[in-house]
Amino acid sequence: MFDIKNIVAESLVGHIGDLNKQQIYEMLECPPNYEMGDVALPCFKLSKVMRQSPDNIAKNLAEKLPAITSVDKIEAVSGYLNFFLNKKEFTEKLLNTVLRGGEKFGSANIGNGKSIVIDFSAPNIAKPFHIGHLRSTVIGNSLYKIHRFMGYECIGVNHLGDWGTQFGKLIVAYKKWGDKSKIEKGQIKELMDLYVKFHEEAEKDSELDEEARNWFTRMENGDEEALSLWKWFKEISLNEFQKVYDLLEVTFDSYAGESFYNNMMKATVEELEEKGLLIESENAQIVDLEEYGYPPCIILKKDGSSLYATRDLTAAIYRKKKYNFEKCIYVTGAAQTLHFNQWFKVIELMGYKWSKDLIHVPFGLVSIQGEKLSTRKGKVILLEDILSEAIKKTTEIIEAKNPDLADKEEVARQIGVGAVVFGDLSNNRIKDISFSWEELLNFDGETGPYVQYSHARTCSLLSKANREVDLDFRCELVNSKEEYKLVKTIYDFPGKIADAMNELEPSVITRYLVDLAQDFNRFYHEHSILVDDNELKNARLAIVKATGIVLSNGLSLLGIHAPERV
RNA sequence: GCCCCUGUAGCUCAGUGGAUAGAGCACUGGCCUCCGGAGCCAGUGGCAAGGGUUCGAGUCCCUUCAGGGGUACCA
Repeated sequence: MFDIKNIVAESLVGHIGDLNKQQIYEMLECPPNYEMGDVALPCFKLSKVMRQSPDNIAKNLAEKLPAITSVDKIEAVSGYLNFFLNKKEFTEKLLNTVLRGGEKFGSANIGNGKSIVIDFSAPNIAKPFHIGHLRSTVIGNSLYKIHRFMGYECIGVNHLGDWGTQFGKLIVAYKKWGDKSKIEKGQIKELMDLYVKFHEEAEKDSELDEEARNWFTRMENGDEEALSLWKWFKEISLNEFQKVYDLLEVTFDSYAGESFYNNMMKATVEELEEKGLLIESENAQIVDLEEYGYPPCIILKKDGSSLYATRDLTAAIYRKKKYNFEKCIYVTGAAQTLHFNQWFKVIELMGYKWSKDLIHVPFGLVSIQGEKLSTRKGKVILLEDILSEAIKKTTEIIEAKNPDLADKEEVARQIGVGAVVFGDLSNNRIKDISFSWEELLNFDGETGPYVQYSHARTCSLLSKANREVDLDFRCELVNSKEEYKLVKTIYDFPGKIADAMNELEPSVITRYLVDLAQDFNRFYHEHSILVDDNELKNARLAIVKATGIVLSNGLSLLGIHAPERV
């Protein structure tokens, strides 16, 4: 992709003191409004060094600079030096790049095949998949696609919560109140009811918690009865999760969950001991982190069984050996930030230099009417219900507006699911989300369906034109305000992907796609595309095609389909 | 108590230290002899408070206030 700042920076070398190209490049910015120019040099910082007012610096440069290829006009405005590109040349170069790039447009090879582990989704076995789990799943999935697009080898790991005290709780509940045939029929919902009942009863009778811990210890010691129940619960859950992953079309390269590390944890504990990090405190084995301002990281409970941190430490060491990752990214709720800070620090204390490559990507929590979701209290909205409501709503709209559409069911799924995913990825991930059916099922405005609709509109125009876009179009014909704005926005795409990757923030792309769709729709309403003038039509179709490519590529980075007809 | 996050329009949110703080929803009023109205145009309305750093602060620092989260054997 060509870089317009680079063109300008190059031409400025030698004209601003002895600043080199890189230094100049970093000073350049894009004006807030393209009518002010395409690239701008703010002269305020130069003011001190050059002992002139920013205004004078800009004016002098505007007068003295020799003509620059590809630049039509240079203007000094209130301390800024603004560069206006040759629109025809810019448009031509850009559209050619996009049309030739196709579904690869925007991709890069920054990663150069280096591997990145992305740990995401990680639902807990025996708990239903609810709206809260959606966030980790869709954010992680998008980060996976973004990194892959940028040339990384990605390993998506579903670190299933398939080990831990909650199974002890479930076993206790099952043995006390469970019914085998009911569970076989009711599946995960029955398990959830048992889990909720356990917590209700445990509030009255604290001995239940003790019993649960005992059962978990039996699991860790290889007790057959405990393990066979555990396995059964796990199967039921995995079946259920798979339905959701199928709907979302999310896949993983590894399902190595917490239980996978069972027989490796002993080695981790021994290593900690050898390195002199493990100390006993209140009958538990811990790593003291007081001097770093953290509470202790508990490695073994007083009964000798493992914890979350023990398993995460073990998993990280295993993954480094197996994948030799350049980065290992953990997509979990912000509530776990302290936990990650603690065990990242332990990895560092163990002497592993790659501790700096462990990255926690936190996100805000989902609440409903101001109340936190809680599996324990049975206060949940199941993801399956959300997806099926969204699909139902889409089906209704299609039936009303486009009843003859082929593949109605599949398109309804793609749009319904797209609406949910797009909505989840719309805000900065750290922001808490207040769940609202009304908002979720409103497909107007800045939504997935709006972007998908805009994409389908580009496809529809191209198929109506009934011809391939000729690559030899006359760009000087498409230089209106709306057209140039659209072209400029298309140009921004590769940079936005890079931003999304660097910030680990898929919402950068989500918002960009809304902007692009808006620019496209304005262009669409202002200009007729399928006009009689063939050259004009061809030039406009080139813009339409390029827009469609970018919308489609962008949606796919979010894990959303871009159907050609809706 | 201590630590972390958040605070921008009635609501949901954008906003690399730089030019006039932008969208959407909702509400009001327009736009179909026109390529798809899941659309387009217009109106209404805002940086929690107070200090500081800077040529320049919604953005950085400090204080206060408000909401959320975390804080040793859950994950």
